[in-house]
Amino acid sequence: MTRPVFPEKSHDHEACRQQALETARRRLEGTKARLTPDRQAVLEVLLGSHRAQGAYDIMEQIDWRGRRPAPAVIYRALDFLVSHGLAHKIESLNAFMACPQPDHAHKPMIMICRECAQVAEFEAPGIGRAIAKAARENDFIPAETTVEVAGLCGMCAEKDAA
Amino acid sequence: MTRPVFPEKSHDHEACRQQALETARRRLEGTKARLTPDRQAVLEVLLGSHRAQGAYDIMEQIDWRGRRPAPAVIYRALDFLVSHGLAHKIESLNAFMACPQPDHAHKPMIMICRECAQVAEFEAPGIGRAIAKAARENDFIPAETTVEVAGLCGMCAEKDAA
DNA sequence: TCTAATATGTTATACTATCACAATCAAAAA
DNA sequence: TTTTTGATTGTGATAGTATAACATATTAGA
Repeated sequence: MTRPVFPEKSHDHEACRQQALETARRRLEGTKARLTPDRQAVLEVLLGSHRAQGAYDIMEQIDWRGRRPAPAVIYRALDFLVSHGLAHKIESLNAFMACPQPDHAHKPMIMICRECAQVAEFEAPGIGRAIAKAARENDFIPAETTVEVAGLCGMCAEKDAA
Repeated sequence: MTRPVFPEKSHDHEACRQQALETARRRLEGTKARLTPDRQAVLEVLLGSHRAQGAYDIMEQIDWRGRRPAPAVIYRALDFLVSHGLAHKIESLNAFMACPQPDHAHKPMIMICRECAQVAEFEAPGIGRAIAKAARENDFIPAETTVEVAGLCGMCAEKDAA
């Protein structure tokens, strides 16, 4: 394990957040896609924690300066972020997380800690390939795969053991 | 592929449905769990098609004989069916399917045809183990894994090719 | 400048899901 | 048989998730 996928207690979250935002910005550079104020506001809320957040939670955390935006505003921003690989939807929670490493478009596997509610992604290309192969062997042409694992993150497991 | 997981055009659905219902009944035999009328009604609706169905869809398909049940009734029945392995929740659709082979408790991988909306489950124990292993290598203790694959079933793929 | 595409504002509505509490029923204990 | 206990159902209220539809505004490029 080179880089822990769940943040360590000591991790500098402000740096983590700034870096992700910067990477996101760079990722859109040269494309037609624009990180408009609404979209950036949503992304920043997502980057504010390592928990998955629902659309209405996100809405409440944004300072709308008097405006009273409809849910559609949030969902549109989320659609944009997800389709550009800057955020992921967690299907089993009906909630969203920022992609911590939006270097490339990907659909990672997700781990969800049932105790602290933090989420983390991990890559395991072999597994994706194995799933696609198994699907094809069942006479199915796979297009998109969702893998989500619920359980206990290392820190919570330690805490529980104590 | 011994048994096609998506039903063939010719498949005798009434037999398919009866058999699944019978197996379900047998599966509860000897346990304290009861397949009450409401629960059976919900299961029968699910068995009525190979598509995933939402709770409110299910509600509308049941003949309530004048009663006007609240959603909670359906959700309670669904909880029962899912927790006894007689049905599965499809997270990426927020909908439910009957388990066609409720021989044993399991959490299978799900394939979802984007064209005909049919769903099918398949078993691939090796993949589940690989996912659990990968999670553990990322300092995570897995408890429950969700795998859902969206794509095209064989029949729809053939139709599209033509 | 004009235009086409993209993004936003807004209202309304649909769909998914749970809570809380009372009433009822069924099986096991007394 | 009666009592008790736990499981199940009835019901109203409410919370949470998501999209449709259409008007308006902004932006980038021709």
